[in-house]
Amino acid sequence: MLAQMDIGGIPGRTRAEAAPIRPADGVCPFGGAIDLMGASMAFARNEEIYGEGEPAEYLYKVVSGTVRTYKTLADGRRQVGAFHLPGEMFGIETGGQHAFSAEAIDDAKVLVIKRSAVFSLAERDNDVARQLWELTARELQRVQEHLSLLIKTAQERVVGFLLEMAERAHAGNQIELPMSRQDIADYLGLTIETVSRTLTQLATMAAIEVPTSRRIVLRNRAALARLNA
Amino acid sequence: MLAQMDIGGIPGRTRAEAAPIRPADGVCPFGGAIDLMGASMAFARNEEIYGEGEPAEYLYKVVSGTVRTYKTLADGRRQVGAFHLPGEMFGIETGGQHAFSAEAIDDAKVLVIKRSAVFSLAERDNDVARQLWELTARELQRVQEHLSLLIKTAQERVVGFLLEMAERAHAGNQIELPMSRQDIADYLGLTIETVSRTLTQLATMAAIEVPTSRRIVLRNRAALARLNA
DNA sequence: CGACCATTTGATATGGATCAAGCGATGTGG
DNA sequence: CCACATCGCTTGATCCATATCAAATGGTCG
Repeated sequence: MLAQMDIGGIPGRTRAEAAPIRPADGVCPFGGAIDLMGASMAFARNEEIYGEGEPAEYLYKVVSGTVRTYKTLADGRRQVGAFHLPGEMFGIETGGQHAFSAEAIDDAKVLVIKRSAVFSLAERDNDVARQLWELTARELQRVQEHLSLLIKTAQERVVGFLLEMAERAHAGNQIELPMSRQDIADYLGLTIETVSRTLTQLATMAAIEVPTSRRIVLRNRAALARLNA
Repeated sequence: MLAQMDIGGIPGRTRAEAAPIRPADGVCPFGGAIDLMGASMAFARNEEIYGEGEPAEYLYKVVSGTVRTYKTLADGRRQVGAFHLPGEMFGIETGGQHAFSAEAIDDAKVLVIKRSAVFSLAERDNDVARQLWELTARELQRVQEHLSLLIKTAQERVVGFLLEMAERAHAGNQIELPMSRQDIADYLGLTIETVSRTLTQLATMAAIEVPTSRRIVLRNRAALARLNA
């Protein structure tokens, strides 16, 4: 995490820099109750939100921009655990420590919510408790789907990634990728070269179109679904 | 699941076959409250406990034996999601449907607990709700560790698997594997041949010993930890 | 003993990694 | 405004870890 911490209950920022408490923009999985407990913070491109091994004191919700969580292995290999889009929560670690680091992929606004506040609220409010559980269960499902990707071929992984992004961004067939090829590669357990080659291959078979490197158009969903195994 | 269902609230068995309700043998993550709501059932080697896509009406807890959960892809590839040892719960699916199938690896006794009963109890009892959440969070952590395994080399995966099993069976350095090489391969995203070769290789370098194919002795933990990256 | 199944071992093939170069977009200093 | 460095991405050549195909071994049960 950043050097300056916990001024006014908001991590990593001085009070002057942090926006005041306000309702979130995105859909709220807690019906608003929990969002109201948080403060909005802005992070610049590639800025760290929290680090692996730090105490997990907050829950986070993406307001705008995109966040990646990742782990770095001893030998430098990096595993991207997830990409979080606006409206999604992250930092749902199980122990008291963050198992992953989190960084803003592009300039991002994040709602930061004190864990202890949520937990003590959950003690009293069944509804909050249930939603906290559902949040964890949804995250579990997401990780299980990610795991399923990793046992497949390179082509299947890339196709699975594209379909996942298209669905989550619910942007129809036009995907605007906020992350680099390296991010995608580390998410899929591949190299950038393989990701790049696979994309050109998909473009060659007219399943997708790549007008710019960060923009992808799904041209043939049926073909992609078939390649998805 | 099996053809005959839901006789006396116990799935997949006639009343005559099912043992009466009784407390569980293993450690109970619910302090006993939930175990008492369940009935014990015996499953034979390779018998299905539930199938992918079936409605998830029950939670399960291994009393004795071992259970594997798995998914089968369209082309026949199989992904083993987890091995569950005595004392561990499984069937914590997120939606209303089971995302995986579950089978007894060897003859196994399983405590079967009605989901609806647990959930309605959780509505009233904060403690049960918290433990349900912790259970899900622990499962999340387990899946994340599994995911970490899958981005590594074959040797690292096998070593990681052995260390995981040694820890979970808390049997010191002597591991008795209930599952076949095929099960291990499908868990690690490798082939049986690669698993087998890797084990002989580890034995050759004196990191482990394989007195019988299902028994493994960890000979040099430091070396194994080093190979684990 | 003999059949069967799981496991190991061997030979070869291949998908993706690695090493290396080229290319286009963006930004910077002269 | 242009030369040029930089960065992210693509493309090409080669290598290697693991898959695949095939056969031998060993343990279990009738």
